[in-house]
Amino acid sequence: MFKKETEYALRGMVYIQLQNLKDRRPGVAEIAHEIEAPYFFTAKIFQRLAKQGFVKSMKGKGGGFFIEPEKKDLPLKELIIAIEGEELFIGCGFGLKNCDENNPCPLHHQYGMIRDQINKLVAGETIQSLAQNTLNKTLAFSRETEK
Amino acid sequence: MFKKETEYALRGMVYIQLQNLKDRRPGVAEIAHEIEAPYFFTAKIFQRLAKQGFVKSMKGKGGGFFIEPEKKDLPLKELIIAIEGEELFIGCGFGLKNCDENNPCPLHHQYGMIRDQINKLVAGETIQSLAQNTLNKTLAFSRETEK
DNA sequence: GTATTAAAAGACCTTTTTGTCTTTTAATAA
DNA sequence: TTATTAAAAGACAAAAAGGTCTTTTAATAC
Ligand code: FES
Ligand code: FES
Repeated sequence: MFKKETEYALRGMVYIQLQNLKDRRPGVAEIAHEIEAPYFFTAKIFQRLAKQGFVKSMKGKGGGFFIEPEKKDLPLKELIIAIEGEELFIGCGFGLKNCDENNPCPLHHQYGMIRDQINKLVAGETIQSLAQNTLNKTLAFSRETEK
Repeated sequence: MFKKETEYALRGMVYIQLQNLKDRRPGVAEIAHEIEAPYFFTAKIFQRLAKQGFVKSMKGKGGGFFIEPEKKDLPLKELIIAIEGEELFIGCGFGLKNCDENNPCPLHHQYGMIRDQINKLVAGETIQSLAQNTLNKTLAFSRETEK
């Protein structure tokens, strides 16, 4: 469904938020380890997210990443679009150049409903809501088992 | 949602089926043109699909591709899995190595419902059903407009 | 037979995605 | 100030996806 980069970003952001709730600021090494992502790739991804304002970072001893608490909740959709664009949310399931209600492809009706649900999911859930759910129900961030 | 290769394959297969219904056997040039896909790439894709038995082909004058009429309807899911694997149909939306009902990720509940719907769509619709729908309602195969 | 047509095979290339590594910058600790 | 820590910047590289082209094989037309 999502690109690897998006998946790492989602997992990482939720992890950062979770740690922030415990008054901690995880660094790249910790994040990468916890979400089971490659260290340098994780570093690059969060560099970009920091530049785009999705997270704040601090250099030096005690440094790391954090999400500004005064910011409003970040919908997954915003993050995903920033990383991989909005094709998934507006594109045609049959691969036509665009989805057109008035000139629908053979999949338009059925695919449209699924796309709507995807939109609803990523617009409704936020990094913060996922972190909160994780706290409440102790959900999984990584798997020990092989793929 | 799908890879380009999958999209071309879906569009091409439905186009072939549509032409077969008119007792025609389109060749690569015609298929590629009609579905707006690159000629050589289309050729390679249908070569593979022919080798895998999803279509039959004939060489030489009057040659081209056709779907054996005696075969039962081909669910989109079979075709898609043959091209890009089943990750989309069983994978974890959060990017964990696998989806595990008993150790769910923060997206499991919500994403699971969407994934189920995707499964239902591609298992229910077939190349033949899409072709028939296209005939009945004159649906779109290509777009004149730019992306 | 030969010419022509069209798919099969496979080499090759480009772009995007994914991942790695080194050097630089900025913060804190001593 | 100097040492240490950790992110920023950016070059580099491997793998996958997407795409192109030439040569070969097999069918039909003559
Ligand atoms: S036209 Fe294809 S999904 Fe709308
Ligand atoms: S565990 Fe993530 S979708 Fe099921």
